Amino acid sequence: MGRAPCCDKDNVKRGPWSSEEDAKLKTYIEKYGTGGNWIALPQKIGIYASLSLSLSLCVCVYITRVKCTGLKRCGKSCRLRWLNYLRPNLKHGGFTEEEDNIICSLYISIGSRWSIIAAQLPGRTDNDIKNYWNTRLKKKLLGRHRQSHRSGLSISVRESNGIHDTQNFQNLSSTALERLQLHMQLKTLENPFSLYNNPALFPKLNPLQEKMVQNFQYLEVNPDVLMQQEYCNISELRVDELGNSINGIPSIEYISGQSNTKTGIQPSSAFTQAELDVGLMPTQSQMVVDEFDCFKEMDGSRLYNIGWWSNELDVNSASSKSWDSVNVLQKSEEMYQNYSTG
DNA sequence: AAGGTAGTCAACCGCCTCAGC
DNA sequence: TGCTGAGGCGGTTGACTACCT
Repeated sequence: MGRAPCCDKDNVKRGPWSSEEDAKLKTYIEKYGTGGNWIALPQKIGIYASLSLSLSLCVCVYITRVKCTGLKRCGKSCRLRWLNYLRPNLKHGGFTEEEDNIICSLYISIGSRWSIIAAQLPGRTDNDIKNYWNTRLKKKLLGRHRQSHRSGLSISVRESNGIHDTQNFQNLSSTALERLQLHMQLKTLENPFSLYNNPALFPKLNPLQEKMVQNFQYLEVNPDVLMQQEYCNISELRVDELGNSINGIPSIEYISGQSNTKTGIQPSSAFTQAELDVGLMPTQSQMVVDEFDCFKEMDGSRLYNIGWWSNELDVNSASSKSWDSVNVLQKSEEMYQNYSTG
């Protein structure tokens, strides 16, 4: 015994809405509102139609024709049509970069809570966002990476996230896997060498590049070495053709080509063509970013808010009720802080 | 030109939550 | 406290279109 249907399915029309039906529903709701009862709405529209007929015998034929036939639609269908299509101030298509970022960020944070995500995007419906994600945004973000790592990613994700239990992994929903993949990509972008020990995810390097990455990892483990380095003239640091530091300290600038966020050391732009020809061009981080060039497509300015993107939340805490009354993005930030500090 | 395939999106389905009784 | 029904939600479907072979 299942639940009784909300309406008599044999006597309701299904499928695409006609412009007449749209007009009936829109006219009624704009005049009387929903009355707090969607299920009864089609009947109410029928009554309204009868009244309209008697009152408007001498009124325009079009209006009479539109109103006198009632609305043979399920209440749920009316609700959906109003919310997703007829409601004023709705936007259709043409998602902006900012909206893309918000959707991606929230999807990574809270998963497929489309109504919550839609609440952060005025004029957008959950259905619209869901369709946009499933048909475009997901492919934009995951498609290229899936192609390039189709064989090894699932294992890599498992290992990198400490998910060793096969059964548990298989039980992960597809959305959870997608979020894991996105999170992995973001981790890589924040620290390009974080996946170095994972051969399936890290690009193949030549011996020189291998050496440089190892140097970089050495610095990660021994930041005190880097602190001493701050008193050196960074522009004089160089590695030899095998990637060894000439003056005994690995050349961070040569490896990363970027400002080091811990020390504030700025990269030197004094590389010669010969140096670049030796092996590391473009820089490692650049290589990784280029591999995920979907991000370039997304924001044009590349990685401008990756930190904001990578909020990782406890999904269970994101019940629809708790998210409704607060600014979700702000909450994401707070929870990310908690997450970071353990 | 015709058939096949992929992409898009409106609409439906079924489950869950919650308020009212 | 349990039942009922409406609202709400996410997943899925199917019609339509565009593109490819």
